[in-house]
Amino acid sequence: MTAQSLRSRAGRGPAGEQARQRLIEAGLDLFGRYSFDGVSTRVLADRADVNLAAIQYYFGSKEGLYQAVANHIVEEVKKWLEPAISEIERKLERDSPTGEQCFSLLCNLLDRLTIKLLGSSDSKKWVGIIMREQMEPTDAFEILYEGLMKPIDLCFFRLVGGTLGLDPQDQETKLRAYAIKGQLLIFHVSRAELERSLNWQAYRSEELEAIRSIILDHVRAILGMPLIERGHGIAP
Amino acid sequence: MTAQSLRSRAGRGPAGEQARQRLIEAGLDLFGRYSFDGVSTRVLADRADVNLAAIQYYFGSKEGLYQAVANHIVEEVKKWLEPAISEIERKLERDSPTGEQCFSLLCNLLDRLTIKLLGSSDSKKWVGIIMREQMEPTDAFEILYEGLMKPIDLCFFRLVGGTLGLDPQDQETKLRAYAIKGQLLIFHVSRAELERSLNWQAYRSEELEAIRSIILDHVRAILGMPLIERGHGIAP
DNA sequence: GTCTATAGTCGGATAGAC
DNA sequence: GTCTATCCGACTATAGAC
Repeated sequence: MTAQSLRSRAGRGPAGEQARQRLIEAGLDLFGRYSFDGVSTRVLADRADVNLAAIQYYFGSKEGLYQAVANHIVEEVKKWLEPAISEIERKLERDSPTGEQCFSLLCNLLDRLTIKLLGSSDSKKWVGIIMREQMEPTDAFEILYEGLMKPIDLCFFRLVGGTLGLDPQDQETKLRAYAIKGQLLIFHVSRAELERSLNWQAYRSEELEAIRSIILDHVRAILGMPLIERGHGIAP
Repeated sequence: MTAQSLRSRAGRGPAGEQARQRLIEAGLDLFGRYSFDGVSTRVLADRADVNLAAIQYYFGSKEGLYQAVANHIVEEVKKWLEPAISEIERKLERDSPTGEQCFSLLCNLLDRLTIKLLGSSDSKKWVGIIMREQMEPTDAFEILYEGLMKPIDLCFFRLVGGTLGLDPQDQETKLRAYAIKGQLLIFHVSRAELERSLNWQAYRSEELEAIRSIILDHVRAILGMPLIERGHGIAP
């Protein structure tokens, strides 16, 4: 229909940039929820409100869209995390902080991650994709690992190592850092189980605060730091 | 319904029982690796070395097979875990153990779980299915939750509560127990990331021992117990 | 650039021979 | 109980009109 296509084109940006964006958004949501195989191109196009042929046109294939989604995840999360990470790295390199200061930086990072990972509803989408890639890696794993996991891990290693007075590359440092990360991760991946067992409907700010304080207390104990009062010292 | 009556009737002969078993084994392996949508009935039948029509004949549908696999997971893991759990429960009820004794029982349970979860290659299959069910539950979630996760959680709650002198149903108890479980879980689900970052080829007994001693030390610190020496050489 | 129509393939499920 | 042949709907991808 000429009239309709003219009208739908009227509000669009140039070169179908908007259609691209809508497809990536739909892919992030649906792939994250149902996995690559669990979503058909028809459902994707429908959700994105674009034509079925648009996936091939813009991304070459369904797989191409999936990888574009992986890249989008890296960009979006980095946009939000990069400032925090580079600030930590700056402090580590300039001030050669003490164990206590490293610990304080680690607590800040964990706070940030807790809010992002458990408090925002869109985290479910990208964590779902990352988890599935961990279980059965595809080409997208490389994108996610290099762009996201590796930088975060490195930051963890340096902070945990700094707190314990160990080399960031020590096996012990890394294992302790992973164990700490695991305490955060489980509250995301076992959400269904947890909500049943604790009779929670969702993670509201109350529940988030309970989780946050437990994790921080555990990290404190693990790293042998003294007790901290709520709203631990943020040393500038 | 036809499927229901077929399911109850089918597989009476010894040959039929074998076909059933082979299909469940194939389903466990392939669903665990690639998810429900990631495996076709043709691939399943091929792997099980049975006819394509056997899936409908024995299980009514592909979904029926999937749920049979979930039941199989519960049975198999319970067969292995039930003795440990009921022994713990017996001790908890008969001896009303001290905090130290609860902690010791918890360490034993964690040891057992570490070996099963990280040391055996078939754990990847059923943990894969459980993880996917956590992310996007289907009917099989109920089977796995009631049969597996709930009993394990309960045991954890009682031991952690016993160690801390808290009620097993306290929110604090539960959250601390989950955080502890998370430290174990991450070494399973992030295996791909970990092996890269630590340059490990696999979890051999050396690596398992390193993980084990880190986790036990963390749990000890979290629960405020004194240093234990059966691990990675902490000064007495 | 956008859309319709359709090709070509593969999915789960079934009927009926043996 | 087992297996072959087949149905039919859903899938990804493409061709070509506009």
